[in-house]
Amino acid sequence: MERRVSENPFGEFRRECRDLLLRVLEKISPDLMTYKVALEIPPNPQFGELTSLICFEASKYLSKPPLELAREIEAISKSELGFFPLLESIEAAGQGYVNFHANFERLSSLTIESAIALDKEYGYVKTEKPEKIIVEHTSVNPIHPIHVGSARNTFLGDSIARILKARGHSVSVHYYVDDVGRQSAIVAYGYKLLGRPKPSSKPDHFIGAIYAVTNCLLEIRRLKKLLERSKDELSHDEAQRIRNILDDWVAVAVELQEKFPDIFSSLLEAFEKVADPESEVNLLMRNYEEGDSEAKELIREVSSLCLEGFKQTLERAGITFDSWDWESDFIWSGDVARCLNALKKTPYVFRSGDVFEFDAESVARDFGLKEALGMKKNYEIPSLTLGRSDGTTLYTTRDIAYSIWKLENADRVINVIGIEQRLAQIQLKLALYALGYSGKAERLIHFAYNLVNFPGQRISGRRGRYITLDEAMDEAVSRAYEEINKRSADLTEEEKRKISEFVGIGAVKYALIETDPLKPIVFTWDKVINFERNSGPYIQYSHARACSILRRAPRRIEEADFSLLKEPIEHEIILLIARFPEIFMEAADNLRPNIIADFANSLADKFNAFYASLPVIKAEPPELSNARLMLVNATRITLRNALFLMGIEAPQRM
RNA sequence: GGACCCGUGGCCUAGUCAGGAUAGGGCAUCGGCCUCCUAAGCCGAGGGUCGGGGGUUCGAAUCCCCCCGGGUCCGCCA
Repeated sequence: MERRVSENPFGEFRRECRDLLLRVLEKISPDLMTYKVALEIPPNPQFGELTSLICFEASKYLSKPPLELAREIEAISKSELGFFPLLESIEAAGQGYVNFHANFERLSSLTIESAIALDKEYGYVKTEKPEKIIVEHTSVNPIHPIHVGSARNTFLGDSIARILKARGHSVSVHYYVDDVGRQSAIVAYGYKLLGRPKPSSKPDHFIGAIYAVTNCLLEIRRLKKLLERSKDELSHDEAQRIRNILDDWVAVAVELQEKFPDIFSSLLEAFEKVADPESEVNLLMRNYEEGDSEAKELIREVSSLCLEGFKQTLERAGITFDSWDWESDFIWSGDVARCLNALKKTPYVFRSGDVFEFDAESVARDFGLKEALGMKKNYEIPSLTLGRSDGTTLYTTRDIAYSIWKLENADRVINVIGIEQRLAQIQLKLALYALGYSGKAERLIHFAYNLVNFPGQRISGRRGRYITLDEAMDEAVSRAYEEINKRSADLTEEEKRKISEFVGIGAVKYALIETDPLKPIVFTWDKVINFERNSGPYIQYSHARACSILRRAPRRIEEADFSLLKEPIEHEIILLIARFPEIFMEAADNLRPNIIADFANSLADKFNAFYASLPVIKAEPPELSNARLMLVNATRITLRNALFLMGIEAPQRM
C-alpha cells in the first residue's frame, strides 16, 4: 500500500464521512444538502467512530421516521463506499443514527505513520491565517513573590503562547511591570526606611516581606487615626466596622512579626519616628510619576530587585518572555497623558469633583455593545475614575495607553488577567471604542481565570498570606526526588535531580492548567502535588514507559502491517492519536489549554491499559510486535507533543 | 441591592458554546494483580433526583424562565 502522511488523520476520516453523506443525501433529495452536516463522536465504539444526527432533523422535512431515512442512507451508501478508503461501513442504528465505522487497517496506518513521520510537528496543524499575537501574562506586581495563585496565570499564559505558536502564529510574550501604583511606592518607602538593605533571602521574597509589613503598619496607623479623629462623627455601627477591620490588620501584624521578626521590628521602629508615613508614600508616588530622579532611582531599584527574583523562579519553571514592558515608561513618554487628553475630548468624559470620570455606560449604549460584552440591557456599567485628585494616574487609565501600544504592534492581544478585573477590562475596552479604535478594541481579548484560594481564606499579597511558587516547586520536586530515588536507584545523582525537577514542576503545572480556568481552585498540597492518575507525572510516566519499551526493543521498526492491531484498546489509542490534531486546533482557536491536559490524560490512560494487558516486544508473531512497536512510538510522540504544549517536560526515564 | 461566573456520587472534575444512544474520569472505600517491556501502574465492586421547580423538544446535564446556594465585581486599589 502506498504510504501516506496526513497532518490530521481523523480529519481525513471526517471529511470522507461528510463527503459520502453529502453524496447520498443528494441522491435522496438535493434539499437535504442544505442541512448542517455535523458529525459527532459517538459515546461508544460499538456505534462507530463518527455519527450523524441528520435523520432526526430531516425526518420532519421528508415526513419519514428518522430510522427509515437512516436505513435508506445505509443502503445507498453501500455502492459509494469504494470511493472512501478510510470507511469500512455505514449503518443505521438506534432511533435514527447513521454510524460511520472506520477501516482500521487504513486509519491505523495513516495515523501511526503520520505521527512518526511528522514527529515533533505531529498534531500542530498550522493555521491558514497566521496572526501577530501578543500574549501578556503573569505581570505580577514587583512587590511580592509569584504565589501559587498567580502561577495559574503564568502557566495558563505560557501554555496559550505555546499553543498559538505551534498553530503557526507569530507570538510575542509580554510581561507588564506595574511599577507605578501606590503599592510600589509603599514597598519602596519601606525599603528606604530600612536603609536600602541588601536582600538577606531570595530578592522577591525579601521585598515581599518588606511590602507586607510596611503595608500592614500603614493600614493600622491609618485606621487608628480614622477612629481617633472622627470619634464623635462616627455612628456606633460605623466605628465598630472600622474596629473590626483594624482587628483584622492587627492579626496580620502578629503573623508577620512571627514570619519576619527582623524586618518587622526594624520597620516598626522606623515608623515611630515618622509623623505621617501616609503622605510620604503619596509624595513618593507623585514624584515617581513626575520623573523625579531620586524617586526613579529608588522605585526602579526595588522593582528590579523583585524582578530578579521572578526571573529566577520563571527560569526554573521554563517560562520565558520576549518583552518586559515597564508601566512607568508609558507615563514618562507622555503616552498616558496623550491618551487621557484624547479621551477628554470625547463626549464620554465628565468632571466629578476634582477628577474626570469616563462614562463607560454611554459608550456601550451608543456603540450597541452591551450584548456583545455579555451584559444585560438594563445593567448600568459603572463609570471609571481616570485619575487621582492629586494629579497621579490610575491603573486602568495607564492600561488604556499600554493596550493601544500593544494593539499597534499586533493583530490580536491576549491579556491573561484574573476574572476579578473583568469590569475594569470592559471599561478599558469601551475607552478604546470611545477613542475611535473600534477595530483595535475587537482584537483585545481578556483571557479570564479564577482565583486559587486556601481552604477558608483568600490568598493575599497585601497581608503576606500566600504560598510562593518557589515553595510549591521545592516541595513538589523534593517529593518527586524521594520517589525517583526509590524506584530508579541506578540513575546518576544528576539524572535524578534533573528528572525530579521535571516531575515536580510538571505536577504543579498540570494541576493549574487542568481545571477549567473559570472555576476557582481550593489549594491543597495533595491536589497541586499529585503524582497519581490524572496528573502531570502520570502522563510523564506513561511517556517514560513508552520510551522504555522502545529502548529495549531489539530493532528499530520503520514499517509494519497495521491490520494486525485488532484489539479494542489498540483501536482506542489509534483513534486518540488520530484526533490529537483536531483537539489541538480546538485548543488553539478557542484558547482552551485545559483540553490539552484532558487529552493527554486520556491517552495516558489508554496507553497504560494497553501496557498492562498486551506484550509489545515479546508479542507473537514478530509482525505483530513490529506493529505494536510503531504504535508505542506514535503514542510516545503524541504524549510528548501534548506535554510540550503545557510546558511540561517529557522525561525518557523516571 | 445590581451584574457576571460557578453548582454533576462523601470530595474533586469532563461533558454545557454548536441538545441526541447506558452522564465519562480521578480521590477516598472495598476486593484482586509484580519469577513477564518501570506497580507514579493495571483489573474489578459499590456509590448519581447532573442545585430545585417550571417550559421548549420526538429527545435536556446541555436551550429559555423563575428560585436556591457559593464565588467575584460594583475603589481617587491593582
